[in-house]
Amino acid sequence: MPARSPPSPRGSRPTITDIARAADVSKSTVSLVLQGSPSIKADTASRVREAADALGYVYNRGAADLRRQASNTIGTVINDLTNPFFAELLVGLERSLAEHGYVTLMAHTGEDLATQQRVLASMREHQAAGLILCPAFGTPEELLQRILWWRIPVLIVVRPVGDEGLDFAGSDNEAGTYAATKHLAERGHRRIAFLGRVGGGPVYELRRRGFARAMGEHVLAVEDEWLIDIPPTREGGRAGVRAALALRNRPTAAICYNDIVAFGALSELGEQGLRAGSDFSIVGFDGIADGAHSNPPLTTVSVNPARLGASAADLLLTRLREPGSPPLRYLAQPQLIVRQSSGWAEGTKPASAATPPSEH
Amino acid sequence: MPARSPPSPRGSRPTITDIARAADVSKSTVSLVLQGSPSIKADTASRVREAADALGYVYNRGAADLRRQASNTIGTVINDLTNPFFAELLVGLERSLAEHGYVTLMAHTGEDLATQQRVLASMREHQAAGLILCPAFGTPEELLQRILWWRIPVLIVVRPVGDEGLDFAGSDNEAGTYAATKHLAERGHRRIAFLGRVGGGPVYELRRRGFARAMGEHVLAVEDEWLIDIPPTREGGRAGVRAALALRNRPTAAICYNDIVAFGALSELGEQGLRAGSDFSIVGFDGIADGAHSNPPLTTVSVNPARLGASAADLLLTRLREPGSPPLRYLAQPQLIVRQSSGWAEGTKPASAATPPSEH
DNA sequence: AAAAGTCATTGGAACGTTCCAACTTCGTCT
DNA sequence: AGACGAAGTTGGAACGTTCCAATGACTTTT
Repeated sequence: MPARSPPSPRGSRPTITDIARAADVSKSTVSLVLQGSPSIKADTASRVREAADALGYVYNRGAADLRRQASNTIGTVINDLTNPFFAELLVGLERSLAEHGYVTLMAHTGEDLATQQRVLASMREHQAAGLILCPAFGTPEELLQRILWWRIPVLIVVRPVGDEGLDFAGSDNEAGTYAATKHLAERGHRRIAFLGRVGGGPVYELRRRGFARAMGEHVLAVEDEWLIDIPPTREGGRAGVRAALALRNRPTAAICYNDIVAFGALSELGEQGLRAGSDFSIVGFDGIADGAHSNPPLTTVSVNPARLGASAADLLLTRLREPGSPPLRYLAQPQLIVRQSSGWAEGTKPASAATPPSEH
Repeated sequence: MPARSPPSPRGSRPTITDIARAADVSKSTVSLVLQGSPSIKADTASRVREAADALGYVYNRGAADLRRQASNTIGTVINDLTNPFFAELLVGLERSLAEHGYVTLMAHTGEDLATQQRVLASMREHQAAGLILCPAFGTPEELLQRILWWRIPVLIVVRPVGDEGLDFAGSDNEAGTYAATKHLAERGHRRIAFLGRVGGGPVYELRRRGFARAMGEHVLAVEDEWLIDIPPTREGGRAGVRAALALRNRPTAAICYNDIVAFGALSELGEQGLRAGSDFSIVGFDGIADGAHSNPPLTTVSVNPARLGASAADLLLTRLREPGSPPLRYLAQPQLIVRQSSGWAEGTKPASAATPPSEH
C-alpha cells in the first residue's frame, strides 16, 4: 500500500496520483489502466476507472507527451483558406487525421513568407509529430531543406517545390488542362484563351503545358495574347475575360487557372450581357463544391479537394509509421466534369446535341 | 560551476541543460536568458544565446507548459468549413490569435454532435487555454454547461445557445434581415419570400423576425407559403427558387437565409432563364467575399466574417486576461451591400434610377 | 569594520506522465 | 519441500522546463 500523500489542493485538477490514492493502488497501476494494459486484473481496472470518473479526472496529454517524447499533433499550414479549394482540402485532411487519433494545429499564412516561417517555427516548438505544408508562393527551396534538417516529417501538398525526394500529394495538372482543352476543341472551339498568372510557379507551368499540348494535337495555334496574365483570384478572372473580349482575334472560350478565376470570369461575362456556355465557354480547375451551383454551373477539372486532403493525411501517417521508406507520392488523376459553362462554338453544334444537360 | 553531466545522447534534441554545459552556466541561467530576464548580465546572455544557436536548440513548449500549468493553445471548433462564411471567420480568428502569440488547434465537426463532443474532449486533454465554439445544430445546452464545469474559458460564436451568461460573438440577425427586407420593399417589391430552414434554431428565428417586422412596417402581408422551408445549402437555394416560382401568388423577390443559399438561388434562376436583379431579386446574408463576384454580384447583408472572427478571438483573449469579468458580448452590426442581384420590381423603377451601378 | 543592500547566478524541487526493474503471491512441477 | 514461472502490482527515475530560495561577490551605508 503506497504511502498516503496529502490531498491535492482544492481547485487544481486531479492527477493519476489522486486516483491512485482514491482507488488504493499505485500510480503505476492507474497509468496502466488508462492505457488499457491487459496485465491489470479486471476488477482493479474498474475500481480505478470508477475513481477516475468520480474525481473528474482528465488525462494530461502534455505530460504524457513529454515523458513519451512523442506527440499526436500534426501542424498544417495553409496559405489561402479563402479559396474553397483549400477549405475543402483542409476538411478532408482534418477528418482523416482525427480518425487516426491525431489533432490538427492549423495556421494560415495568406501567402506571406514571413508568417509562414513563423508558424513553422512555432509548430516545431510545439513538438508537432509531422507537418503538412502547402508552400506559399515563392517559398525558397532552402526553407524546405531546413525543415528536413529539423528531422520532422513533412508532406508537401499541391505545390511541388524543388525536385527533391520530398513526400508530396498533388494532382496531375498537365493531364487536367489537357482534358479541359480537348473538351473545348471537340466542341468546336479554335481560339481558346488561358487565364492565369504567367510565371506563377510550377503549377501554372504544368497547367499551361497541358493546354498547349492539347491545342497542338488539335492543330490549333496558340497566339501569345491568348495567354492572359492575371492574378489567380476572382478579380483576376474578371480582368481576364475583359482582356479576352477586347482582343482583335477574339477567343470563344477560356481555360481558367482554377475555379475561383472561373467564377470571376462567369461574373464578368454576366456583367457584359453574355451567357457562359452559349456566348463564350469557360472551364475551371479544382472541382470545388460551389461549381455545381454557380451561374451557370461550371465545367471544371475536378481533383476532388477533400479526397486530396485525406490522401495527404494518409501519406503523412504512413511516413510516421515508416520513417525510412523512400519518398511517398500521390498524384490525383483529375476528372473532367462537364456542366453548362462550356458549350459548342458558334455554328458547330451538331443537330443532335442539345445544351449539355443539367446535373439536376 | 555546475557538475558536468555526460553529453546528451547523439540524435536527441539538445535541452537547456546541454546549452548550460556549453555556455558554462547553470540551466537556471539559460532558462532566464530564454525568457529575456533583465537580471542576467548582457554578455552572459549573449554567450548563452550563441551556445543555443550553435547546438540548434529548440524550445520545448510542452515541457514549459507542464511546469507553468498553462498553455497558449486555443481550441477552435467549426462545423462547416465548406461554407466560406466560416472559412473567412476562421481566417480572422487565427490571425488575431497568432498576433497575440496563441496557436490554433482546429477541428471540424460537419454538424455532427458526436464528433463535436469528441473533439472538445480532445482539446481538453490537450490543455487548451480556451475554446472557441460554433455549436453544431442541435447542441444541447447541457453540453455547454458541462464545458463551463471544466473551468475552461469558452466563447460561443455565431449561434447563441441557451440564454446563459456565456461569452458570445455574433451578429444582429434581426436588424440584418430587417434592412434587407426594407431595401426590397423600397424597390417596390410587395411579395417577398424568405428561404431558410424553418425551425432551424435561434439564428433562423431572428432573421425571419427581422423580415416579418420590415414587412409589417411597409404594410405588406406575409403569406405562409412565402416562408419556404429549405436546408441552408446551395441545393436548398435552388429548391427554394423553384418552389417560389411555382407559387400561384408568385413573389418577385427573396431574402435568403445566407449567402450560399443565395448562390444556389442565383444558379437556379439562371437555369430557368431568368436574370436576378431584373426578373427576380435576391438578397443574401453574411457578406462572404465571393458575393462581389457572383453572377450577378450579390446584394447581401454583410457581417464581415473575418472581422467577426477577429473580434471573437479578442473577446476570448480578454476573458483569459480577466477571468472574473461579467459575460462578454460582441454583436456585429450588419451592413447592407447593394449589388446587382436586387432590382426594382416590375413597373416601379423610377425614371431617374438606372440599374444599381456595379461596384467595379 | 561590521552590517546591510544590490546584483548575478545557482541548486533543486516541482509539473503529470511512462516504463523499467523489482517485488509479492500464488499455483505447479519436480 | 523446494524450485520455478506467471500474474499482478509497485517504486522511482526519467522527460525539459520554471521558479523559489539560497548563495557569493561586490557596494554602500552606518
